[in-house]
Amino acid sequence: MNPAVGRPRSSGADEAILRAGRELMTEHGYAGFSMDEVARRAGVGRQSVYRRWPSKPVLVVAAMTSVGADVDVFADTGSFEGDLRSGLEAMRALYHRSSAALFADVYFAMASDLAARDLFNENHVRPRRRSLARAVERAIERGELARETDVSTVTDLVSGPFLYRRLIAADDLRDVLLDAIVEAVLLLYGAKPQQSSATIDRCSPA
Amino acid sequence: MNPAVGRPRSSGADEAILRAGRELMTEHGYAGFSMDEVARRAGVGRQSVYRRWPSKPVLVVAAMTSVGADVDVFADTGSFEGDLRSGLEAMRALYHRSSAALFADVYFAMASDLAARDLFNENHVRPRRRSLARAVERAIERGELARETDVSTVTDLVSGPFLYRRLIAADDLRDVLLDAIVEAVLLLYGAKPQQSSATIDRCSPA
DNA sequence: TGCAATACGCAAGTCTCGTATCGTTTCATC
DNA sequence: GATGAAACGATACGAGACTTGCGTATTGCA
Repeated sequence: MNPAVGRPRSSGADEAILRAGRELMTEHGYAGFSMDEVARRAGVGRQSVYRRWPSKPVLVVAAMTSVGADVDVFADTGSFEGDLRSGLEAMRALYHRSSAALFADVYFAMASDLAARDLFNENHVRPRRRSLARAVERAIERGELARETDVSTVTDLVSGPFLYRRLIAADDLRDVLLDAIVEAVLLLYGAKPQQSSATIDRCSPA
Repeated sequence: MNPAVGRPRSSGADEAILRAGRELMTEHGYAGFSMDEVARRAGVGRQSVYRRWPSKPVLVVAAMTSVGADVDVFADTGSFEGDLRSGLEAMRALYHRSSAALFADVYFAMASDLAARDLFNENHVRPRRRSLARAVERAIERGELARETDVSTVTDLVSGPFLYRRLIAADDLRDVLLDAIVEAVLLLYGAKPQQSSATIDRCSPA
């Protein structure tokens, strides 16, 4: 209960366990290692792992989301389309083919583990969602998007296809889909139906 | 090797096992039953289960996707928007709150099992994708969608947000998102936009 | 009628997850 | 110092997934 009472937790054990989890995930995938191996590699007892994280799914999510959680994915580039594109490119890089199986493992592991899902939301989804929300706010401020723009819907439209291609289609995100996402958001919520560069691009060569 | 050699597989055992799996899933959820129970309820030995399906995840996916795999989700309603809306409603109903935990379990079952993922794609994803592709073809035929409509992108835009809300947000599909999906697809690929400035309209005169 | 091949039920054995309990160690507080 | 609370490594445990091996049953073919 009282954190100031009793022996304090071994400093460094948290990070050692997370690192071991990350390494074993990249080396062997979710099913390819046991919690015992995590403990051994981290140099701690098995119980010290379970004292910190209640299950393998939660530990895996914690390990895979513990780095780079504070990045502003949809950073300010001057225009909403720029913010959106650079953010999507960053996500595309993160979900790149090399780590596809890895992220599939993480996503599916969350599905029925409520604690793992909450942690994933906290560490991964929320920062990105907030970053996108800020980009939308800036866009409304600039007059690029309508005031009624529904951030939640934009998030779903932007992130959903990503997830689908990575998990279900098990394929990279193609340029045509990335363009379609950007264009769809601009068409749905663009404040002024003026010619956005997204639509011009498709016509300009002609 | 040769299927005509040796004792043939017990006819009916396949279906009995799948039925038992389905029942136990709906009654107790993925973690709530053992393979032993599946075998007992189906009236077969445990090995007869593993002879047909290599793991519990694969069996569960097989059991949950073995019925209704041939439904034409995006059936012909007379218009593309109708097809799309009725299909989305059907998917929403399938993933509805009552069966949400069930499908979360199925996703979880796929977590560490590539074979289960492949089977899910084969039995669940592919038929829906094909159904949507047929609806798009009809729409192009009717002149509702542009000839260049990219079926793959439409699939991603339609199914992605669904998956995202189900897997990440663990929430129902809101009406506003469903409307946004329909509108986005129509804006992107609608062949004859009325007065709304759609992309195709600006490109087609060339 | 034999024989090879395969499926069958059954049971024993291995592996891993997650829990519980040991004696020990490290801290704050008395 | 002594004490109590909590973390530590180690280990035993129950449960369930999956494997392996046994003896038997059922088929096609020689």
